[in-house]
Amino acid sequence: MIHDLLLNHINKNAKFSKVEQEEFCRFFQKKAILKKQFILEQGQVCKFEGFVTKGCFRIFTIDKKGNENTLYFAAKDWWLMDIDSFMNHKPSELNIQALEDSEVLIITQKDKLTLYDTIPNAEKLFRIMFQKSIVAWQRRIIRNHSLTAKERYSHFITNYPEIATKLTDRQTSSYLGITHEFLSKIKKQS
Amino acid sequence: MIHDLLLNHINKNAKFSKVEQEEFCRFFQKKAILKKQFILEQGQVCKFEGFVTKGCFRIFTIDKKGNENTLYFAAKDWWLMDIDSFMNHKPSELNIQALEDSEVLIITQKDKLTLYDTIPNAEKLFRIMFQKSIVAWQRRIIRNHSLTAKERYSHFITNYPEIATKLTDRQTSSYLGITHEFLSKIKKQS
DNA sequence: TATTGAAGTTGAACTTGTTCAACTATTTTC
DNA sequence: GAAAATAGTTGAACAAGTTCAACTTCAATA
Repeated sequence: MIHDLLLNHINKNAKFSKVEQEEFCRFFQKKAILKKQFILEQGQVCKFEGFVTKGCFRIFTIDKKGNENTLYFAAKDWWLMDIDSFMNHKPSELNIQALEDSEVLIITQKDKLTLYDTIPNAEKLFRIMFQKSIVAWQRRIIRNHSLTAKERYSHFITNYPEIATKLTDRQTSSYLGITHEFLSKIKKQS
Repeated sequence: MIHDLLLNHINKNAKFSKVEQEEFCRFFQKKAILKKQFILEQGQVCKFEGFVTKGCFRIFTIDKKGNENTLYFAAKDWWLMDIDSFMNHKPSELNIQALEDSEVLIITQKDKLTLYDTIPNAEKLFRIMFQKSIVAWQRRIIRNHSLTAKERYSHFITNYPEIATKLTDRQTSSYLGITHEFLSKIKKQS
């Protein structure tokens, strides 16, 4: 079943009845994205939410100075979207690009609202998922402030080994908030 | 009415009936916190959520090197809690301290769960609030990576002027992720 | 297979931010 | 109102991280 991963993910965070599970899944359509393709580009309005079932994505912005800044990587079991753009129908500041041939379960903006109406439990599911997400963002801020670049690099490769191995050093450095030259020097040290 | 601010806040994010509004508010008790008092200390389990109605708080951790790291400041209309500790009943990594004599509307952990059961709309309310929160955290990460300390300082004082004026430079610098000596030098420059 | 282009490496000079220490306000507290 | 603690300032030496440029390695493609 193409929805197995999604179901598994839901059941970790909420208690859906069989009927609810089926209804929930019916909203999501499989979509294949080839390596290097963008599923969202800066300036576009984000009209979907996606759940990654295969492959890996990079979510990043390009700032005024032209530097790429990676917000996060989304491998299997992660969600993809620009919440702000999706929520407020405004142009996205984020790019979402496949790092390898990937598959995503997509729900449209319109269906997402319907989903909340037809499956009240979905509110709880996403409320809980968002809570967890906030905790992760807070921790990242603290790490950025209290750890050196080298310590952040170690943390990243030990905590996300599957993702880290898929990345070029340039991608990793744009996530850590350092230049790729400096990452190269860090790696040489250790 | 002591719940006016809270009601106002709810109505910005959700559509509650009059009955729901009253039920919602009944869960929240007013609590006064004097300047410098802690409403949560690192190591304790966070057994409440609070909505600030007066004053200002600082939410921070102390890292292994002994440095204070401010996650955020919560003035009137902001929420206070350690989500992770509250959600998973584990010791908090955060301290929450009043910067001046303050007042908070408190809901206990137990009541929060009851609230979600008795007012299904509350799930939607908090789901939406958490979404907004995630956007704010993501933006902060990007600012930390793409702006210099001076630019972050300017951004902070122009976007949160009411809060910024209540702070000592040490508190501001621990939010910006720099030393207070360097903040002093930044301020002299401009 | 040759060619192009992108990714990684290295060094030197530079900038940003830290550390420590000494000093000067400014608050708290008794 | 004096004493003590806390907050802010400044400078000099230092460390962390950047920039730029030149070079190497690897992968993609004609």
